[in-house]
Amino acid sequence: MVMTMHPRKRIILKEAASLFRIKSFEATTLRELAEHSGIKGGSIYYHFSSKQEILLNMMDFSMSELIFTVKEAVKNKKNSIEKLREAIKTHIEYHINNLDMTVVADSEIRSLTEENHRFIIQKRKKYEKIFSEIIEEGLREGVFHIKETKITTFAILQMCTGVSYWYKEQGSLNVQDIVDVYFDFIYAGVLGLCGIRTDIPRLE
Amino acid sequence: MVMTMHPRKRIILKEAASLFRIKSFEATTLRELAEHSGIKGGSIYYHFSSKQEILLNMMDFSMSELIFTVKEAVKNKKNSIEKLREAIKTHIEYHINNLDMTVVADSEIRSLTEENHRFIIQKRKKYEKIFSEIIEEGLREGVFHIKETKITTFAILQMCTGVSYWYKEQGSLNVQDIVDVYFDFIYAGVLGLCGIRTDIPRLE
Amino acid sequence: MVMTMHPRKRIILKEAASLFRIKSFEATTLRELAEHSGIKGGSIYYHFSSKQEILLNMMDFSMSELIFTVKEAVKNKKNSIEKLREAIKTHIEYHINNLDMTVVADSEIRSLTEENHRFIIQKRKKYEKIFSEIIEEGLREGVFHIKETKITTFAILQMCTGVSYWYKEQGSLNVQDIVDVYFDFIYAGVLGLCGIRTDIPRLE
Amino acid sequence: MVMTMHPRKRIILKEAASLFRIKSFEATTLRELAEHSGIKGGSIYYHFSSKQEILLNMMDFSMSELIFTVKEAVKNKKNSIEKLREAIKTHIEYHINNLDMTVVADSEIRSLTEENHRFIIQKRKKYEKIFSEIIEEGLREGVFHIKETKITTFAILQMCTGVSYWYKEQGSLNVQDIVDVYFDFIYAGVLGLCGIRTDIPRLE
DNA sequence: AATGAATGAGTGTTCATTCAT
DNA sequence: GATGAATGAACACTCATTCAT
Repeated sequence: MVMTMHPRKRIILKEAASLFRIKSFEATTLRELAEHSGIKGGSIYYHFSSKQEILLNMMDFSMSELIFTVKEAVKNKKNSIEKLREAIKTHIEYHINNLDMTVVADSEIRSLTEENHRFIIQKRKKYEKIFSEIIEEGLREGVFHIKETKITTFAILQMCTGVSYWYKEQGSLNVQDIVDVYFDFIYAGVLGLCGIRTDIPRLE
Repeated sequence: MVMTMHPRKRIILKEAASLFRIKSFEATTLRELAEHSGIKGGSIYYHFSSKQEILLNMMDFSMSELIFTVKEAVKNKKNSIEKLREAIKTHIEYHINNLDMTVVADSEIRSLTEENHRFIIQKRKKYEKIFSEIIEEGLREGVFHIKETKITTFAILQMCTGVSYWYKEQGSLNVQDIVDVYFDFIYAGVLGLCGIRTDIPRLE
Repeated sequence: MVMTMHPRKRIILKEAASLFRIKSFEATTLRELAEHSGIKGGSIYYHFSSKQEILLNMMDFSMSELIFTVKEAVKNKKNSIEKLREAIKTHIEYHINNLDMTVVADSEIRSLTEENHRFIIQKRKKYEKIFSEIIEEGLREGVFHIKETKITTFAILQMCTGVSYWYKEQGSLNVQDIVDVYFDFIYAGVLGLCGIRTDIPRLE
Repeated sequence: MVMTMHPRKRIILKEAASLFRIKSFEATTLRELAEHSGIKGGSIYYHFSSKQEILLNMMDFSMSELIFTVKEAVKNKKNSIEKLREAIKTHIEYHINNLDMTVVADSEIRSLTEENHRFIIQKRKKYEKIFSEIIEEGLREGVFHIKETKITTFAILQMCTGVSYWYKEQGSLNVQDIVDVYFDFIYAGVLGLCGIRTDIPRLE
């Protein structure tokens, strides 16, 4: 995942992620972004053809990197449990290490033009597939017990992505702690109640 | 939760929820909202003093109703498991029955003015407390086994609220099915691996 | 100068004068005026056909009354000095007793439509004529000594009308005191230096 | 009183003075002002942050320049009569040479925001002080005879400022003539009747 | 006489974008 | 690579005015 990029372009992208996260894409003005990037409004257009392109660039980059990183992490694991653990760990770590970009990627999909929207949704589905395939593998192996793969994938990703919205660096938990809490929670969930023990009180 | 309101005001609020969800608060214009509401741009201001007030009104209403509804549902349940189930059920049902408002309430907090932001965050915390108290009750009863109440509450709410983002009416699952999937998943999570059985393969 | 008028109409006119004076005609809204008059915005139109008509009505009334009152006061005075004194006295008294209307009449001529503008300017000229005729009489009598009747009339009226801009009811001077100060000042002015004494030091 | 200013900014200020004088501040639209300035509506905001700022800028500039110019003119005069003459002369000349700005400065104080209002009123008081101090000097010297310094100052300034409202370039009098008429009038006024001669017929 | 609800034309202002320099 | 100055289309919002009730 090598990135060669004009340093100013990189700065703009970084500042854009920060501003878009805090104020939203719509509410961020190009002059504001320029000022944060150390240049004047019009100069942005030397590096990007439009505000939309900045958003697309950012989303594309972060999703590609996320897909690549998670795939790398999962590649050599031998069973579904280990794969799931690595995927969750990498997902959360990436989100915490890239709070700005990941929050924007999660919350500004609406702001993409139709064409860009299709393109990014495609990537997102590709990413979700990594997780749903792990779950399906666990089901085949007989170790996971859940009824709805797709919904469960959504649920897992939503709760893990959600970390970006409450995480504060000065909090008492470090990243590893957070990963543990989430994995334990999810692991129990995918193992499933029925598959675990029969004496658990069911309702009604 | 009775609401007496000028019918046109109600229409505006409903259309605003729909538009804000699809296009975002920022990207929705008042003329657009007016057109959807069957009046001309300026007439909105007979019913609301500003665009911001529409957003606030909507968020305030939906959060108040949600708090009220979940509290009512949980009130007479006798143990933490039943309470959690009812809370999850009611949360998901309310979100599915009010997709527009709940997505807006979840995604447009940034668009509130400082004062309104404080006000709504307050309400949100009040709502989260309902869930964290149930979890704490379960911990005291010795039936739940989790380490981080606060984070777990966030995780649960984020995944359940997430339903609003993927739910489609024409999907194969009805609301009850969805509630079951989510409850089973969460129930396993809060019971905790350690409390369930010891032969589950732990990693590392 | 009898005025029969619907009481509400009179109230509107009075409140309009007050608001127009404080905020200007342009900056005063009809809703505001209506509220001050104890009715709702649209109801103004039962009494007046437009905002402009309110302004015209007010100006017309105050100028007519002023012309009438000053003419009455001057009528039976036998010489130009007494006439001038009465005119100044009545002008200042009327302005102090009708601060709102007179300030508006003085400052909002620009806000009249072309036709109304012509109409009011006509009245104003008629009023100025009262003063310039007194001065001309004094010149003929040989008691006044000034070179420019027209300019002097303007100067006198501007300084006397100016009272409306600084007068405060709780001030230390009563109306009679103010009239004395102004009359003394103007009287000396119209008597003229040359006609008074020759030993006054002239410059250059 | 050197002013370095972007030429377009200077143009806007000049056109604004002209339009504000003719139509009032409130009734002048930014698009109108822009058109008169040779640019499009939005471009005004490159030079000024708001319409209000244009008004403030104009008033501040004209009052500062007036204060400076009158103070300069009066500085080296040796007695109160000469000082008063110079002050009146400079005031009238400045007003005639800057009709637009001075009329606006006189008539649009109401249109200033609270803070700006305070600021300009401060300056105005500073200007009035120049005149009242001259009068007080004349009183101490025993050459002026008036009872109310403050009111007399108001009266003098109001009549002199009033020139802006009736002055027309094509009139028969040149600036020097006008100054003479006003000075003679005011000079007689401040010398006072009592101090001049005793055989002047007093009333009542 | 008065009002609730609406209109439509306009207001100041914003902002992504352009482009000559 | 960057900027100063401008544009034009849009925006939230205002307000005199209308009119059925």
